[in-house]
Amino acid sequence: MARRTRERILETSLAMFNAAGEPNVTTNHIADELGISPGNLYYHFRNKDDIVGQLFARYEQRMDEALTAPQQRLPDLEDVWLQLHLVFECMWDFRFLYRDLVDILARNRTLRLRFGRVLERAAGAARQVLHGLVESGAMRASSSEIEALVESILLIATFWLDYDAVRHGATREQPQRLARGIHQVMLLLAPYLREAERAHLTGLAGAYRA
Amino acid sequence: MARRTRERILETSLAMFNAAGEPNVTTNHIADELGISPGNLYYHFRNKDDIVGQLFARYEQRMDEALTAPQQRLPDLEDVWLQLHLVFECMWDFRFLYRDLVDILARNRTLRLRFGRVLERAAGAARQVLHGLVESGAMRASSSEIEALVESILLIATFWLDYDAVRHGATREQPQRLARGIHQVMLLLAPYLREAERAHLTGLAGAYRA
DNA sequence: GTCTATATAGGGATAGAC
DNA sequence: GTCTATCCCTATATAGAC
Repeated sequence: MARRTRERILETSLAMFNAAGEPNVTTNHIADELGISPGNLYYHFRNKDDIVGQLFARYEQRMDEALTAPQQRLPDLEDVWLQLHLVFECMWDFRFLYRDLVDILARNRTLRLRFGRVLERAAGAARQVLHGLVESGAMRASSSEIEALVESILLIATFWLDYDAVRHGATREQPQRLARGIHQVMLLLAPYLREAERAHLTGLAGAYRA
Repeated sequence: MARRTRERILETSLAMFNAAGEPNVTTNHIADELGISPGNLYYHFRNKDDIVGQLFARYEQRMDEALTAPQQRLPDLEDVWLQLHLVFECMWDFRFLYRDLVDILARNRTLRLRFGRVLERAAGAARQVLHGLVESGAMRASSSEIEALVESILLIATFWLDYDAVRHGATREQPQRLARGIHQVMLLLAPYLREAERAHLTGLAGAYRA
């Protein structure tokens, strides 16, 4: 039962962190929820940070996969949408990380560096896709415009869930929250798109009202 | 000395919250720093939330002033820059609020509502300014484009400090951090601007490199 | 592997003397 | 208004029995 318990602790921790925020979930809460003793939990993990660290490793791996551009060809808008979808679903599954991002990273130097690397990778992926869209003629933008876009995309993606929570509470359902975030990122590209793509994109706007 | 002590508690709390994050500063820390007893602190404030609430009231008032559009005429880009400057300086002075925004608002229903109203006001101000720019001919944008812009502006402004901290650490000096944030918001408008304004804006980009 | 029991520490908050 | 002393509670983490 060893691996199983360790695994259950990770799963339950993730669920509870996501639901209530990592700072508000104690090791005792987790043990209680699982019906095991706090001592048992500490048999499997050195401390709470260890649990967070293990979850972060999974997050990292998942995000790396989402950011790995498998395209052998130039990307189109559909590819962008798909990749954003993978990224946003990963962020959703590990949303506890984003909810208290500054605090969590401030308390853990290692996570700060690792998250910095994730952001770098994301910036690289975004840069590459945008240049691809320019190359294929789907969009027109200078290098400096692309750099500004990359920064805006990263920021909006990173904090979308927080923004949405603050602005609209927990009223919304998960699929719509993600869809709105993805749409919001896509809209950043709109003014740089060729007429056809632009019209198609703004046509979708109606589906994401308030 | 009554008013004076109360005032000093607020000032010191604000400084310590901003420096270390509100969740990491206890009432005992605050009392220690001031050289007063915890009991004294609790004579002046019901509890820690009370302190946060009082600080929030000041934040609210300051932000309200920054968002009040005093223009009797149509705004130009210079006006936008100035207003953003006022808003960002307010956010900086109360940055503890933004650092742990989700957590702070989750624990306090009243603050959640009040912050929601600040966001609404900000959205209204942004909307008004953007429509003004269109009206004066400085920019071309449809109503739905403006709505998307408003959302992006709010999100980027709200989380700029967090993003900057996560991405670049505390290495940067305050004026440059704010200037970069303001610039990042302005760049959202760039593709919608008339050539002259657009050139002027992108010309400034060099000043805000990395 | 798992439990019970407990050590240690710290935070929020109050009572009552001065 | 301010201090000292303290209560209560909760969190992290460990020791040692089973």
